[in-house]
Parts: sequence; structure tokens; C-alpha cells
Amino acid sequence: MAQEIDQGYDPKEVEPKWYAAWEENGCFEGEVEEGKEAYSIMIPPPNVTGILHMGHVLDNTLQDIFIRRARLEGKSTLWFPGTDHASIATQNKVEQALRKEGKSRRDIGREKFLERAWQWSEEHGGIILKQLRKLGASCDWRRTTFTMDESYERSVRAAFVKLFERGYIYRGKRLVNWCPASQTALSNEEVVMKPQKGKFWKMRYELVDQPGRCLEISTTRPETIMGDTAVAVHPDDERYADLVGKKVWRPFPRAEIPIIADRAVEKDFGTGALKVTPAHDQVDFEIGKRHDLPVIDVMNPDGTLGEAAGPEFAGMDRFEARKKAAQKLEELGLLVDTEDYENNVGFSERADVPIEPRLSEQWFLKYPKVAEAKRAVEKGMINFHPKRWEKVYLNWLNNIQDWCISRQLWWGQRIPVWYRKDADRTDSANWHVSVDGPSDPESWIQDDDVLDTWASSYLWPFATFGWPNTDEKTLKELAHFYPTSTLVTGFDIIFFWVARMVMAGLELYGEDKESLTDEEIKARIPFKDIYMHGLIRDAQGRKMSKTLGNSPDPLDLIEKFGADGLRFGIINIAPSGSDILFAEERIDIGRNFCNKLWNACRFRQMNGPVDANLSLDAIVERIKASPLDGYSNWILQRLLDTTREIESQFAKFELHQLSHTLYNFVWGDFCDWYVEASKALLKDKEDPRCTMALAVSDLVIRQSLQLLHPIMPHITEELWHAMGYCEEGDFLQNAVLPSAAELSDKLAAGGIAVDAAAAVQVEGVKELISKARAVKAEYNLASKRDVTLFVTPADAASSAVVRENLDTIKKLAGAEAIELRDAVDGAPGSVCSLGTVYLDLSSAIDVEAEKERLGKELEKLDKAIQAGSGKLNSPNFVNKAPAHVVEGARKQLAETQAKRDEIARLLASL
RNA sequence: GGACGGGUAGCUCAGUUGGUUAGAGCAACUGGUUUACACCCAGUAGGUCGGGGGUUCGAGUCCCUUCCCGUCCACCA
Repeated sequence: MAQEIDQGYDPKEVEPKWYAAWEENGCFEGEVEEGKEAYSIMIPPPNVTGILHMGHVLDNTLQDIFIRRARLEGKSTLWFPGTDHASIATQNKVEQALRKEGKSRRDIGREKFLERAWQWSEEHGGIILKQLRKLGASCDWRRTTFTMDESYERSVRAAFVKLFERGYIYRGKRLVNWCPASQTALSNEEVVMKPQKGKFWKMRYELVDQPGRCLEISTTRPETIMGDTAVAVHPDDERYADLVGKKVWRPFPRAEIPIIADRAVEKDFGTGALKVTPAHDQVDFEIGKRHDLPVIDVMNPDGTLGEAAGPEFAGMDRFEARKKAAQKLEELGLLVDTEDYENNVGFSERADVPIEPRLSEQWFLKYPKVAEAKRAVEKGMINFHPKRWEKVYLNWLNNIQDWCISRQLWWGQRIPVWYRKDADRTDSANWHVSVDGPSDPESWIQDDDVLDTWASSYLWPFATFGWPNTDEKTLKELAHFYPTSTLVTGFDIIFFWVARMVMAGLELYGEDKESLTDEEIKARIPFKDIYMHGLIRDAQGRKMSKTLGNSPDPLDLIEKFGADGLRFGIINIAPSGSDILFAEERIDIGRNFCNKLWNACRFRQMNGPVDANLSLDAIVERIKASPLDGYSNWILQRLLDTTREIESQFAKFELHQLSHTLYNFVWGDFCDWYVEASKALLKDKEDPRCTMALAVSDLVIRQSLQLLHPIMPHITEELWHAMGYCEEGDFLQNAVLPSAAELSDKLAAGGIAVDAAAAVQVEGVKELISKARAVKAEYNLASKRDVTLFVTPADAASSAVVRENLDTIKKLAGAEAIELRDAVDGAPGSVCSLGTVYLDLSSAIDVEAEKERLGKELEKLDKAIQAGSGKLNSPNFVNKAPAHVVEGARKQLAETQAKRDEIARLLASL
């Protein structure tokens, strides 16, 4: 029930109270509601051990806005929360902790390590979910899922088995991206290229059958010389045509290697001769395959040189070995020259060390349903917002390569493949692939590796519901909530996650099929819309990072601005899909806006009881009691416009406009004009116009709170109750938000005809008031509230409008009296559409200053007239432009001319 | 090398299908305490819309070209 509103909004009092109440009352619980449209969002699961940062604030505020809006529209909603085990990131953290104790994971073994990791994830896990609650996130927390929950893991294994059985998953010995720090294979997406300064060594290899004759070769990696098994030149390179088929001496270990011809070599690069190291370079590996070259792996998994590198190098770090190899070339007299060189080197995204191409046995996924994944987007079954991300997505799919999904890590879902003990692992006859493992486990050994994290989270949209279980609950919920409605995420994981989820859904959500029809695609896609937001950066545009210390703790910001203030603030500065420059001052607006809204309600409450607000009908009934005055008509018109605008912004996924539209309406229209104007009516509580103004305020506030609720849930809930819009124990979200059309109909049905044309008149009154204020300010009388104003109306209609709004004008312009006159001379004035408004100041007028002011205005109008008449005098414009544009230009010119004449007259009268 | 995004007021950004004299918030400046709010009110100033060319009656908006900034993809050893 309604309660008194205190002075000053204190989010600390309000926010925790309502969050607790919502949770206790199951406000966020998403259940299948037959007959209602479903709306669901899957949270992009944050890392289990992560803590909330500004990116999460943005991402989750957006999701909460979507889901709360859907709730207000009366949909059957579900926001599904959870966390990701983040295999490599979490394992790194646990290993770091171990290292502090002077241990490595191999010292303690897999079992003990996993114990530690679980302990770690339980200690830190869930912190972020608690923080999300502080932000007001309305997730159905009962459903919180962790990607290493037993049920989720079963889904992951089931997916693996299905993909394996369908031939998409295979095991192969390939050159993969190897991270020597984490000692695991990585996917191409986990490798980032960075420019590195290094050296380019030119060396010479002597021909075996022509001692003294040498072939010059350039390299950036002399430490792999020991793994060279050929030298390659381009087949069309005339310089070397006679050498192909001959042999050169590899300097160390000294051995004969062939000179071969291969098109992969660039003639014009370096010397045009390439040392071929099949074990340590992708291109070389391909060449090696084509020419059947031996593969010599000279490196250990940890990035040190191996036995094959020879005793001098074995055990040495790869970068040490590089220097040493160069030195050795020099000693042997084989070094021609050395130059500084910058090239791009692949780094492990996580560990930030250069990766090594490394030959190893791994599991790969040949992506399924690539064509369908493209079609889904091309045909608009899945829509990116903003649309431009479509291209990025399609481009990736067009160049897609098989995905290395095995990781030599322990923390994660272990690959559900078992090998028969003491049998040949490379022979698939000795494999067992299943969800539950072999029935005679003692005869088998499970694969050591775990899956790439993304090879589990790509199932998130349906595995969370229990897929592939076929129990009633799972099927019913999936039928209702899948495909989910909107995916909200950053563009940085468009390949890692978004595209892979699409393919996983298309392949796995349904029967095994070679290809899919459009109807089948629609049923299988994981989401229909993708809202891509930008990355949060600091005020200088730098990425936020711990080391830079430019990453504010959202909890501090919530403490300072309130969750609602932070939410509004972050939404307000988030442009459509590009990077967001964050600075704390930019959040001020959110806190200030909360306070403004709060005080608007407080003001309303101070002017009368709010005991007849329980339903929209009750409020409409009260408005009916007396005819609308101009301002009330105007604000209702603006309310309908605003409601419509917000509808369109949601429909078009233009969320960056929401906060601006609502801020302008609540602050600019309602508080600055309607509330101020209504003060004239509120003086006399017995006046029916007072009752009407209060009822109109109640309607505007009610609708505004609903429109704002998705952005600022706590304060709107508090005010919803304080303003008596619902019974105790009920919640804002249970009142269905009327659409602009519904609201308009409801008003019409109640006999309240909102008149758009009359609303325009009010714009004229506002203009007159602003002009009057400006003239007063010019004479340093802005705060004087007892001046006399003269108005010379433009015509009879204007005169009537001014008369009707006399009280309001007096109140808002700060005048004691307003006199309508036919002509005024020698007073400072300002021309507006309703007429000219003058300040009664004949005695004290500063003629020079006034002349200057009017002169400036005159100049501006002259320019406009010149442009306008020029346009209208041109037959081209009059003949070619559409009639309404010409008409508009004529009207505009006439008005401007009238204004100009009036100002000229004013000037003359001085 | 390929693709995309951006360049509009001191700063951060809006600006629908081309159509009045290009907007907002912050900052600045001036003046204030009015039936709520100094987390406030009123007012002022500030822009040749990156440069050049074109299409058009008309361009911040469309086309071409060019210069900056940023991102992604590719990777010549």
C-alpha cells in the first residue's frame, strides 16, 4: 500500500529490500505457461571463478532489460543462469596457487589436482552470481547450472558420442597450436597474432656434390635447423632450377637433405629458398607431406629443445637455443648476415607466450551443418543486431577449419573415449566411445584429455534443460522455451561461442539428418535474435585490465550510484555495438535521474493522497471528472508518443536509445514542464482542475514506472508501491504494460480524447515562456518573479491560446502580470510563433545591448530567409520537390519573414 | 593483403526512407532557491558535420576519391 516518500532517494535502503522480496515471492521463476508466448534468454555463463567486471554489468543489464520487458508484456519468461568451468583459465589459476607452494600439478597427480580445482571453484564459484543479484539480475536462480554438473557433463558426453558416431569427430596426428606454458593444444581461435621484433638470419648450406657452392637461405628460427629435412625452392625459380634434386649439407647435426621444388615457396621473399621443418611449421608440414619428407620433432612439450636436437641443445629453452644456433652458424662460418626483423607471431591467448606448431595426436571436430548455419542467418531465421556482424559470422563460416577439441588438461570434461588396455590406440577397433563408459572398465583406459571449454558450452541453450533426456519436464520445457529468444553477448566471442552454438543446435537438436529444410532450421536454431554489444574500455579507450588498474569494481559503483543508477548510466553511454568509453562521471546521470524520478513522485504525494491508484481504470475514471487543460492534453500525447517510441526501439533492438527517450520524457517533459505547469492548478485543492492534474500525473507516473522498470527495477518497484499502484504483496511486474495503442484506446473509451493538434499549441506556449525567460535573463532579472510582461499576439487564435494559459505562463515565466496589447514600443522583446513577448522595462532599457541582441537574431533570420526564398524562387525546386515539401518551405518562409519584420520593427522602436 | 566500424560542439555520443535555421548529456560561463529535487532551476556561449570531387531542386545523410583512428580475419619462412 502507499507509503510516504522520504526526501532523497537512498538505493541502499530500497534495492536489497526489493531484491529479497522478488526472490522470496518467486518473481523470477520461469515456468511453462501454456497459452502464453514464451520468451527466454540463456546467460552467457561467466567463468565460475570470475568476479564481476564492467563487461558483465553491461551484458547482464541488457539481458535483464529484455527479460523484464517481456515479463511486463505478459510473456512466459525464463532467464537461465549458470557458470562455465573455463577449463584452461581455471586450471591456470589452480596451478598458480600450487606453484606458490612449490608444487606442480604433476607432483600431486590428477586426482589430487582435481580435488584442489573443485575446492577452488566451490570457494570462488558463485561469487559472481551473488554479485549479479546486487545488480538486480532477475535470473531463475533455482535453475543455476554449472557446466561441470553431472547432468550437464552427461549432455556433453552424449553430444560427443553422437558427433563421433555421425563421423564428425575424428582422431588424428596433426600439427596443432601448442602452448608450451599450459602444455596443451589450442584451437586456432585461441591464438592471437602479435607483431614481434626479432632477427632475420641469412645463412648458407653447402651443396653435397659441389663443395664450395652454397645455397643461401633466410630464417627467423635457426633453433629448428636440427629438424630441417629439406630445402625448398619455387619450381619456376630459374636461379635454382639446376639445384632441384640435388642435396645440401644441413649444418647441425650435419646431414644430407634434398633440395625440392614446391609452389608454396615465395620466389621473391628472402633468398627464395626455404628451409623445411615439417615438425615445426604449418607450411613446412604441408610441403613435407607432399614430398614425403621425414618429420623430426626437436622440441619438448614445455618449449625446451629435445633429444633430437642433439646434446648441445637438449634441455635448452627455445629462445636460448635460437641465440645459440645463430652463434653456432657464425662459428661455422655459415652466417651471411643478420638483420632486424618484425614479424607476426602466434601467442597463446591465455598464457600470453608464443605458441609452437607441434605434431600430436588430437581429437578434431569437422563442423556439422555449416551450410545450414549460414542459411539460418542469410534467410533471417537468426538476426544479428546490429546487422553488420552477420558478415563477420558468415566470413568465418566460409573459411572454417576443423576444430581441435582435445586439451591436455585435467580440469574439464574428460573425453568419453576408452582404449583397450595394452592394445594399439591408433586402431579404432580398440576404442570404446560412450556416455557411460565400458561395462568392464578394468580392461580399458580412458583418454587422458579433456574437451575444450567451448566444446561444452556450445550446448548451453539446450543442455541446460537436460537434453538429451526425454523425460516429460525436459521435453515440455524445451518445446516451450527453445529456440531461445535473444542472445545477448559481446562480439569477441562470435566464433568461440555464437557460431558454434548455432551449428551444435542444428546438428544435435533433433534427429540425425544429412541436411535440413528451412522449417527444420527454424526449429533447431538456439536463438532467434543476437544482440551484440560493445566492449567496455576506459576513458582513454584502453582495454580494462587488472594490471592497468583501470577496471572499476562494479560493487563500488553500485555502492556509489545504486544498482539502478549504474544500470541506467551504463545503458545510457552504450552506443549501438561499438566500444564504450567508461568514465565514472558518466554514470552520474543514472544516480541523478533516480533522484529526479523519486522527487517527482514525492512532489505528487505531497499534493494529495494516492489512494485511488490501484488500477489503470480507476485513474482514467478520475481524469474523466473534468476536461483536460492544454498541458494535460499535451503530456498525455507525449506519454503516448514515448510509449510508442520505446515499443519501436525494442522491436528494432535499438536499446541505446531507450534511456535517452525515457530521460527526455520524464525529466524534460514531465518534470520541467508538466509538473511546473501543474503547480498553478494545484494551489486550490477544491478546484476540479487540481483533481484532474493529479490524476493525469498518476497516469503518467504509472506508465513511466512501467516503461522504466526494465532499466531501473528497484526504484520503480519502490515507487510503484509508494504511489499506491498495487496492493501490498503484489509487484509491478504483474501489471501488464499497456501498449501505446491500448492506452490510447483506454483513454478514448473513458471519454478522454487526446488531441494531437491541441498538443502542438502547448509547444507554442512553451516557446513563449522560454523566450520570456531569456529576455529576463538578459536583463539579469531571471530570478525576479514579479515582472510585468506584454504580449502582442500574432493573431486571434494565438491570442486565445495565450489567454487560456495565462496562469501557466505567469507561473513559469515568473511574471506578476501579463498584458495583451496591440503594440508595444521601446521595450525589449522576443518574437515567437504565438506573438511577441516584451519585458516591461521601458525606463531601464539598455538600448545598445538590446540592439546587439536583436541584431544577432535579425542576422540569423535574414540568412534563413535568403536560403528559403532562394529555394522557392528556383523553378527547379518548386517543380521537382514534392508538394508537401514546397508547401512546408512556403509556410516556413512566411513565418520567418513575419518574425524578421517584427524584430526589425522592435529594433526601429528602440 | 582482405573485410568491417568510426571521424558531427572542449569531451562522450544521437541524427530514421536525402527535406525547416544540425541535437542531447557532461564540461564552461551567467543568474538563482520558486509546492519535490544543488543528485536542483533558468539562461548563455560553443559546430564551414575529417579533406576533395560528384549526383540532386536540395547532402551530416547517397556515390567516388583521399587522409586519420579503431577492430576482426589472413600470415611471407
